[in-house]
Amino acid sequence: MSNKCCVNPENVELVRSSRLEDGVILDVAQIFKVLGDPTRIRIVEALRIRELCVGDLSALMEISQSGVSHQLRVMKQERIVKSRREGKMIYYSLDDAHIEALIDIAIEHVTHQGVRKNG
Amino acid sequence: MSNKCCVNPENVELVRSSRLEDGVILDVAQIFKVLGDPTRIRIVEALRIRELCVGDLSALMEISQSGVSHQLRVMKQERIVKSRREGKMIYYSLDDAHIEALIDIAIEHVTHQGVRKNG
DNA sequence: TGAACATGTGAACAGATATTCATATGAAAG
DNA sequence: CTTTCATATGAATATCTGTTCACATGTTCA
Repeated sequence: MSNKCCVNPENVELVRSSRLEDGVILDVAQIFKVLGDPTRIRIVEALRIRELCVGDLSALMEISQSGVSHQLRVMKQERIVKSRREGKMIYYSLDDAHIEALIDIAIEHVTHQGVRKNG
Repeated sequence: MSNKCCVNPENVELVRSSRLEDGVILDVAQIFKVLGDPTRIRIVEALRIRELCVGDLSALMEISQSGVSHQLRVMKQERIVKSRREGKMIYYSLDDAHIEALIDIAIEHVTHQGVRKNG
């Protein structure tokens, strides 16, 4: 993997010993991956204001109904959204307050309300 | 884009009028996209414990030095990490406290310390 | 039951991405 | 200056992903 390069074995050991479980790492990356798409962020932002059915979201996002449905399934698997049936329609809303917190912090970060570390 | 399907025009208008700027949406999605990869999450978690040089990270991640370097560049562009030269070596550390907050919330989410909304 | 409608699903494809290999850059020590 | 070492960069590639199209599912109402 690496031929020769600088390695400080003490640092490596220190960090290796205090590592998160692999499963948690994968799950965390997966959540961010699902949030890492403009369409899905738009969906979350929309659902923040109001629960909406698939057709509403399709009109708002300007992608096909099918596309919205695919995205919603992914987001449901990650417990980002939940659904509720009302007659023929299915209304989607946010499932977990963590998601709103994540997006708020990300907005702070990108709008440079930047809590810069160590100067 | 959509043939015929349920749309509630009032809802669509309500949501459309109170939307985030497109630029912010894209930037937010981009931050999450960069965090949405297990290797990069591992890098952040490592740098949380200690600043490290590229060789250390390469050893820890078990990917090539070149691979680490590529990832660090991406993360630097998003102000996730910063670097400091010391002789031949370049030490990387976290750049912005927002990132740690994001990961902490994501860990809470995936470990089901789940603040479920509306029951 | 059957027509109409809202949503879900699978295949397909264009475009993005993570990684490696080979090589370039740039600092440091002889 | 030359060599050595740590890191950066570019090309190449296998894999993944977002979207659409065509169709399936399941609910409502006549």
